Parts: sequence; C-alpha cells; structure tokens
Amino acid sequence: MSIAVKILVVDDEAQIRKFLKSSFAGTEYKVIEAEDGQTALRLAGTEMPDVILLDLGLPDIDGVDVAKQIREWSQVPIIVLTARGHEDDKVEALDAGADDYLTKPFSVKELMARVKVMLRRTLGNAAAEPVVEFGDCKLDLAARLVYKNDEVLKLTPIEYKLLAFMAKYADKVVTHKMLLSDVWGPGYDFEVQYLRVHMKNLRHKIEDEPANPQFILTEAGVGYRLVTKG
Amino acid sequence: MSIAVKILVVDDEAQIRKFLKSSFAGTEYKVIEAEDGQTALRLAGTEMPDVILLDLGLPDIDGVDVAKQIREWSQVPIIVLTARGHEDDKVEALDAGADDYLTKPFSVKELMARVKVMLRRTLGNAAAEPVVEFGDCKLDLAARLVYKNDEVLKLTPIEYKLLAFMAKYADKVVTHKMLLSDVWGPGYDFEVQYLRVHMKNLRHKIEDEPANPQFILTEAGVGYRLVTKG
DNA sequence: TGAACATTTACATATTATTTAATTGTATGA
DNA sequence: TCATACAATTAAATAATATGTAAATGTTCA
Repeated sequence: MSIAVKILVVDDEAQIRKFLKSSFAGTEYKVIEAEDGQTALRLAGTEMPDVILLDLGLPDIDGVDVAKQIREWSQVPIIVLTARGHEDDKVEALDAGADDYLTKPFSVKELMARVKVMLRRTLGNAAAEPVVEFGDCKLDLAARLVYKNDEVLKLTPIEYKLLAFMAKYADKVVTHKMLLSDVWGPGYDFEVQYLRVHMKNLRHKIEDEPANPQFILTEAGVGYRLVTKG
Repeated sequence: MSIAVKILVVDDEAQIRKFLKSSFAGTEYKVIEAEDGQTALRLAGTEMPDVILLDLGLPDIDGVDVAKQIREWSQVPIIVLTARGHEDDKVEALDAGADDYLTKPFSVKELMARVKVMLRRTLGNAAAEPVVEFGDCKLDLAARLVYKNDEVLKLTPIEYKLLAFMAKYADKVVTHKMLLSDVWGPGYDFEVQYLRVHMKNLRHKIEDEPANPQFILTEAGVGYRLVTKG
C-alpha cells in the first residue's frame, strides 16, 4: 500500500478529532475531519475516504442517518463510535449499514486494529471470494459445504445459513436483527433465543474450544462477528 | 452432449433389419430403418444418422450409387454389407466413398467393433469425452452411459438425468429445486417426493450398500450431493 | 395386452427446530 | 467494589419436518 489511506473522522468534539489525528500521525494514514453530518456527507463524496469513523452524536443530522445516506451510494467501511449510555444507537447504525463499532473510551491500539481489518476487506481482495477461510475451517459457498481440517462438516440448514451470512460480512458485526431477518424472515426480529441455541450448536461444530470461541464472537447486546483473520 | 448414437440400416430384407435392430437394443444405439435406396437417401438427410449400414443389393437404386450420392454432401461413415459371391461390388463401393465393409454373414460382435471404430473417427476427436467417475462407477456423458465395474447399468431416463445433473455439479450440493426444475421442468418445485423415490432407486443401482450411501449423499432439508473424490 | 416406468400413498425412522429452564457471565450504577 | 439486572450459554425435552422405503396405482409404448 504505497498511497496513504484516507480516514474521515466525523465528530463534533474538536478534542476527539485532534486526538484521533495525532494518533494516526506519522503512520501511513491521512486523517480528514468533519464536525457535523452535512460536512461528513460532502467529504465522503468528494474525498473518497477509505474508512469512516463516525460518531453518532452529531449536532445537525442523526449519525444513523448519515450512515444510511452514505450506504446508498458507497460501500466504504464505516466504524461507529458511541459513548457509553447511548449504546442502543449502535445497533441501529449497524442495521443501517455500519460495519463495526467502538465504545468510548477506546484504545488507539484497538481502533487501529479495527481499521486494518476493514481495509483488508476492501483494498485487499475486492472481488467477493466464493471461499471464506477461518482457522482450520473453510466455507465453500459455491459448493455449499463447510470443511474443518479438510473434512466436510455436517451443518443443518439454519446453521449453514447463519454461518454463510456471517461470512458475507466477514470480520464485521452482524446484528441479531440482520441474522434473524435473513434466516427466519421478517417478523422474527425478537427471537434472539433462536440465535443463541443455534450459535451454540455451530460453535460446537466449528470451534476447538466452544466455550472460548475464536471465530464466532459474541457482541453482547448487539450480535455476532465471524473472525477470519489468521 | 450427444444423444444416443443413431444408426441407419439400409437393407431390403426385413429379417436383416429386425436382426440388426434387436442386436443394438438395450445399448446406446438407436436404429432407424430404410428398405430401399430412395428412403435411405431421404433419411440420411433428415435423420442425420451417425453411421450408415448399407446393403448393396437394393431393389430400386444400386447401393454403390446410394453411397456415392450421400458422399456428395455428407461425411457420415458408411459401412457396406455384402453377400458372399458379390464381393466385387464392395471394392466399387469403397471407391464410391464407403468407409468399411462386412461380408455376410457377420457376427454382431464384429459389427459393433467396426461401428465403434467409425464413431471414434468422427465423434471421438470432436471433443474430449466428459466422464465423471465415482467409486467403481463411471458416467460417460457423451455416450449417455453409466458403468459399474465396467458393466453398463440400465437406468431409466429420469434416473439418468438426475445422475447427470448431479455429476455436472460434482461434489457440490444441488438443491431439490435445481433437480426438479432441470428434470421435470418449472412448476414441479415442490414434488420432493419424486426425488426421494428416484434417488432410492438410483442408489439401489449404484451403491454397494444403498442404506449407507457413499456417493449419493443426502443434504437434509436442502438437496443431494454426488461425491466423486475419495 | 404386457412390460417398463412414473407417480402416488402410507408409514416408520431420522433429522432439525423450538421451547424450557437452570446456570454462568457481564455491564453498570450506587 | 459490590449488588443487581440483563444477556448469554448450555443441556435436555418436546414438537415439527424431512427422509427412506415398500407397495399400490397410473401411464405409456411397442
């Protein structure tokens, strides 16, 4: 990656913007700033950032709407920043198309890691691969088969659908709602218990240590995330 | 993919035609008949046979002339049948464009062999034959034949279509819907019971232990999968 | 008409999904 | 820090579906 990666930071607090800008100083990243939703939408279009860090508490437009509007024309990864106490918003934002979230206060280290993961998806391999790998598992979407150590795993239809959906959003957070609507259809948004049971069963087939999952991670109160980085 | 090999038998003796037809019954070959030269020329044009077995003693046109006329526009292999005592004619026929000859009486085995040689010459080099193997079975898509331990299996049309479709997607899961639409056509998407019955019958012909299938695997709630790799 | 094949029916078995309930883990405010 | 409420994991029971099978009934074609 020779050209600098452009990060759009959207936050109304100048202090936060400054903090983030200095955090990325001296790295391969270039930070541009927006202090409100209007500016964010404009810069998202003109500057073509590689990643957007979006605070939800903006003075003019609701952060969720900003995410929604950007998603209408762009696939740029959006990482949502929420303050503790306003955590309901993040689920809404994820449903609106955001890719990941961080709760303030967060460590720079973790932020960097999340940004890197997002970039690997978009810059690394643009074409959607028909095969997703994680650990010693391999998901062949074309063949509709899942392997663990080159042996075909026996998954039920629901288990497969759940895994395939998470794989589609590899390394990104998928909300309960997204999973429930995709697998069970509309009207099942609140049957979170279904997810818990099936995720447990999935983990027992995929994870080496189901009680300490390495691939299917729980995002408490939000959803799940399939980790593919090795 | 070629359909069954078509053989045009040209002979004025109904007994001979019947004999040849029964000889090829139950094989990959389909026999059509002509009892005189006129009919032979017409069928050679309309039916597009893959091989022509031509008796030289025809009531209306001289067999040699039939061969000559066909050669004016077609390269279809012509095997001439001559009775002992009229063996001079065969030289003439070969000069006229015939490819091979057999002297009556001839054995079915020899006839088959000669036909195969002819077919290899025309069809063989056309394209590498698509063959799918699994266990001790072999599916020859070009010849439309299925072997188990080198013996030809007798499959019904539906059974063959099902197997061929699964072979096309070898080692991948094919859904009930895919199979039903391909074999029965649109509008049969829900007749899963058809599949169950025919798959059971297929397994009884292909599998060593139909109750514990090794090749035609069930993907519960989804479809089936033909395993071709060990 | 008989033979080969396809469809339909009925039912035992196998596989999945859902529900329930007990337990453990985690976030958060006093 | 601790208590508390909520969320998540887990196992086990029950319900719902899917599958394989055999056997009866149609259908087609020579």
